[in-house]
Amino acid sequence: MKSMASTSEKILDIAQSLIVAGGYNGFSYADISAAIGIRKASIHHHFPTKAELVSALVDRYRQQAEAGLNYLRARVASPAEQLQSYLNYWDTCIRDASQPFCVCAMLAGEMQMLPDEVASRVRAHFHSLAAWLTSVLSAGAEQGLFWLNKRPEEEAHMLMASVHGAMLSARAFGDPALFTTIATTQIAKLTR
Amino acid sequence: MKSMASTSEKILDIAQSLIVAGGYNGFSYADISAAIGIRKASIHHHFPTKAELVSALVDRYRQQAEAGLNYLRARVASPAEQLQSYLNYWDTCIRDASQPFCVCAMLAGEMQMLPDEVASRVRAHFHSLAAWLTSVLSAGAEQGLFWLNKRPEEEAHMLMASVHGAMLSARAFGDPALFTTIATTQIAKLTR
DNA sequence: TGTTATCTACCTACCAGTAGGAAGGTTGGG
DNA sequence: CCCAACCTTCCTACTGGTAGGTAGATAACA
Repeated sequence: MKSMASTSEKILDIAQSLIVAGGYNGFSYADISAAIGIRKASIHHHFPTKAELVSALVDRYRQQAEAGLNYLRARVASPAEQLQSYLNYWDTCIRDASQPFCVCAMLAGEMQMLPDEVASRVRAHFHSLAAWLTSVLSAGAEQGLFWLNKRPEEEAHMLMASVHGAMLSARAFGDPALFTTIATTQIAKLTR
Repeated sequence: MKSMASTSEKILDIAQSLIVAGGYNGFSYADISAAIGIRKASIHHHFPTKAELVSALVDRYRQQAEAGLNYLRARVASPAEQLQSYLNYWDTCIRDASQPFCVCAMLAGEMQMLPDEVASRVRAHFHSLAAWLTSVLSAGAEQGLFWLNKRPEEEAHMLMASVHGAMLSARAFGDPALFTTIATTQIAKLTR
């Protein structure tokens, strides 16, 4: 029994896919309304304002991401495999077009005009992702799995930039394979 | 005597800065109207539709970029310095906030909902930037200035992703220094 | 009986785009 | 040289449609 999602979760699902496609200004309550067969006013019942809707959406996304990443760090043997799993996750998302972009990366591009409550949440996700990557890289370096040229924090920022930039390139060129190439090369450079 | 720009160029200037801030759906003719003190209808006289306006804007941007990059390739001594100049350009733009993002990178994120005429132009810019980086990297490799682990095209794509991702990170974290760090580290890895 | 979820109906503000005209300069013919 | 046709630019005024958001009734459910 899948698809037993509550209405508010269905709203967030649709909104997230719409944001991934077109950003904060790229969707409307009417779009969500049409997509899940509910009136606009009913969406306002669940999320009174657009800023609240997107804030809730980013909160949920961030919580899912943190849970997933912490699961990897706790349950997957080596830092190398943890990193590989993270990159594989996005590679799959991009290849099957299920979620071809990180919703926070999308929103980060629009930072300057986001409501403050949304912008601060997006920033928080970037911080927690950077922290996770830093911890994985430094653990891997201690175990002799990664060779870092710079401090782990800096390498984490480089890696994060590569991943988000690779998403952008895959989209710009219309070629998911571009993400794969960049991701695997990134791993190769760390494990050389 | 600066500021002798024609009205249509003023329109494109404002539109570009608005797109850099908020994307394709993040600005309106009314915004431009307010910014340069002209009526909305007058903007429609110069650019009948929004798609035409943004197409013209991307054409102009692409032409300027290509001219600048080809100038570097022709007039700057070494490929290492050419690459450095390219990165310095963006570093300056981001630090002084004059143009803290590539307009085509911004639009690339919204590819899926851009008018076709705009999307194809954005894609074209990505292709020409990739080609320039490829030629610079392979020239540098031939001269023994760069050490490439992969084919020049792949290294160019990696570099491009890093640059765009670094722009995004600088914006997300609200810290221009992040771009600087990533850019200089990127250079260091190539010249090691 | 509340409470929650949804509905119809509506509001105001804004969107991209159009119609038609006024001002000013440019061009060409007598 | 003058006048008239023309062109470009900008204007006021408007259109149909959509944006986010609200009020209040109804239905389902606890």
